Amino acid sequence: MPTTSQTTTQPDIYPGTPTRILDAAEQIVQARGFNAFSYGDAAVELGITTAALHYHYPRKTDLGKALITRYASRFAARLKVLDDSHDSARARLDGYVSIYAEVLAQGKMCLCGILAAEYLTLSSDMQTAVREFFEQNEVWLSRVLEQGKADRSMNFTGEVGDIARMIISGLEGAMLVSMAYGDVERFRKVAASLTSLGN
Amino acid sequence: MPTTSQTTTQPDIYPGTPTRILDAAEQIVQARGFNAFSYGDAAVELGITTAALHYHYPRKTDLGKALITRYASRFAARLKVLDDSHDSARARLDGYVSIYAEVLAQGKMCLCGILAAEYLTLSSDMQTAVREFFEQNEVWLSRVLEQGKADRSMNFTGEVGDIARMIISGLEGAMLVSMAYGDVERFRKVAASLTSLGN
DNA sequence: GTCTATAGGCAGATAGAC
DNA sequence: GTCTATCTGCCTATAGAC
Repeated sequence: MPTTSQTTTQPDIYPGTPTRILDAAEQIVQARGFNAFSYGDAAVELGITTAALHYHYPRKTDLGKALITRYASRFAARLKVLDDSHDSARARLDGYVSIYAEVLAQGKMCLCGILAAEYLTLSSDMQTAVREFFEQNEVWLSRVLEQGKADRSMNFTGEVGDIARMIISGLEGAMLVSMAYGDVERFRKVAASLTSLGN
Repeated sequence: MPTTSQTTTQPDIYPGTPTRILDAAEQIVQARGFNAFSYGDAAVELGITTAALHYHYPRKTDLGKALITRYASRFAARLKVLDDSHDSARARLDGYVSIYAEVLAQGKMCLCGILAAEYLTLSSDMQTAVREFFEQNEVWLSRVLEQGKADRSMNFTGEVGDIARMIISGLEGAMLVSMAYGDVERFRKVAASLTSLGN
């Protein structure tokens, strides 16, 4: 495919402005929150003006929505990689934890975790997108737990949906608290305690 | 003690302005976050002007610091009640979970949980106060778990400090996610899964 | 697509009257 | 202690030139 136009959705080696805006905004939002993020912050980071930002994302909620959409689809891609690996349920659960740990290692909170804290201040389409992210995670994780239960490699008690919610909550909370300590190791230990419960 | 002056720290049946300011600010901050909270919000709620607010809490961080201090001391008082009850370790753990559930039932996130999400935007004295809250919780919960381990009413594996952090993270995360669903029952189920692991 | 310029609003904060 | 009035700054957003 010869080089022609550039779209927002495809990650590229030479990303276009929309992608670069999302990259800058994502870093700031996941570190400081959506309400503490301004077009001015991202503009300085990118060396362009806020007017240029508004050309690509007219309102702040447009940018916010795009952030969540991209984040969720990247997350889904990571989950698909885990599925395609045909690893054991246990290994996929560990891989799942590693995704969170990677984000934290970049000094960032989970995007939808930090947005959940600001939930009541978000536009309704952003709110919907945040919930969808959690549901996507719940579905995937439930399936993994179901499989671990079936092949007896896991031994959680209770319904898999409840366990999935517990693990997701635990990981989000561990990231949240770890933000106050800037300590990935702290997160890893909590995550290990959480997942070792199914042994 | 005859009625004389009024201080900020003593909760009262006829609370003075500083207390009423903290009450209004607390509700807003725990529901929407510190960055989404403004003096104007609280002023409208209280029917006074922002200038009056600044008289009692000159800078926003003064108000923030006072919020955390009061929250942490009230929390400590609740923990002391649990200790004085001489209930079993298990019952005190359940009581601990109930404190969180009560907060959530008022449509609020844990104050220090929501502040952790905004941690990097807080003044350093607010940051310190947030960390102290988590450490206070960790110390108390570790002691309860230690006792439950000793009298064999609990059966968590691993070090109590790690389990304490896991439970605190799990509860904070469950509150966080529950904010997006406005669902206390969801929180209670996750909390039950978390604490039943020690059975 | 990006710029300059600017509008309009709201934020945190202060001065001074009462 | 609370008010009115005001300052300064930053925010989101838009108009129009290039």
